[in-house]
Amino acid sequence: MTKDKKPDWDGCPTRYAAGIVGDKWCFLILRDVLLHGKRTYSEFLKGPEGISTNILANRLARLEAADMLDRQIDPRKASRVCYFPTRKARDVLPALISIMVWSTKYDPATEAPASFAAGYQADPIAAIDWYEAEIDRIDAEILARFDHGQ
Amino acid sequence: MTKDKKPDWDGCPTRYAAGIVGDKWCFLILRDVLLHGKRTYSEFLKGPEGISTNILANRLARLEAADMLDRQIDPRKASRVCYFPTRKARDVLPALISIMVWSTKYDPATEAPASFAAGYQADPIAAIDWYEAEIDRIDAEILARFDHGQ
DNA sequence: GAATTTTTCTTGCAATATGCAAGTGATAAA
DNA sequence: TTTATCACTTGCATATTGCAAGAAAAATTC
Repeated sequence: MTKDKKPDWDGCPTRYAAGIVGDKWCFLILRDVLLHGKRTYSEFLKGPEGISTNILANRLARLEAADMLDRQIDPRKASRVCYFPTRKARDVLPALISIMVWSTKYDPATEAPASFAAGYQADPIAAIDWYEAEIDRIDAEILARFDHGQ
Repeated sequence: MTKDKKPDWDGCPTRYAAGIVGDKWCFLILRDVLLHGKRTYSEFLKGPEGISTNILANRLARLEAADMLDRQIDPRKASRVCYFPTRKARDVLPALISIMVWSTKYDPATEAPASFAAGYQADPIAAIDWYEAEIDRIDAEILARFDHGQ
């Protein structure tokens, strides 16, 4: 970016993001899928925020349509559906972690340990990589079960 | 952050952030105040998204209550009200810019020039500082008018 | 192999939130 | 003194949400 002139394009990237993550429930589902290893309808439903079933179904469909979640049926157990985060969803990790660091600074009731923000600030890239690796691990484990049963 | 153990706290920072910025309109008002130099009710109202007046009033009050906006009446012209971004609001800049960079990558219709993401990635701190300086400049200008008339 | 359970949703309905248009009150300008 | 501006409020039709119940398709248990 140039250092002495204000960019004159009209804020559309914010609007695009608002359309996808600018919704409380989508935001929390993304947290669950990116940070808490959740992949199934019933796991999302069990979250502490108590999303209702119709809203959950609606938001999962919306996130799938936005290419944030990849819906796959377990070939070994057709009643089980898994929602995997896409590359596009994974790529919100930096922004997600960044806003979480902000929350730990301003929420007096934060449950996040100080080490969370400190670790991120010390080495942001390593922190993101760590979460990505977790996602890889979880998805690989599920896909392995898909392939050679149980 | 430790590199080999998953943090076990329960995602509250995401929920805190969702409560404040996890709303389309709050998100866009924050964009306007942090990135577009808007400070007054009528400026927010004129935005291209067409927020309705009751919703705008509601969200401004919500953001003020969340300590994101500082509402001040122009002492020289009592019919004019200014909403200034607080330090807390300014501190969402890194996350806001980060999600905007994400949008430029995934929105095929993005209006942001490639230089935006490139500039941020080359030197994130300088980019944030540039926006902070703009905010300082705008607010100083308004406050100066507050003091010596006109 | 019949009955129960699990899992992923769908439907109906009351409550809440939103969008739109019009109105209000307090300045400020003409 | 009249008109205009600015920051909201109010009323009402429509849309979205939350809650509870249901339903279809497996999968498991007996």
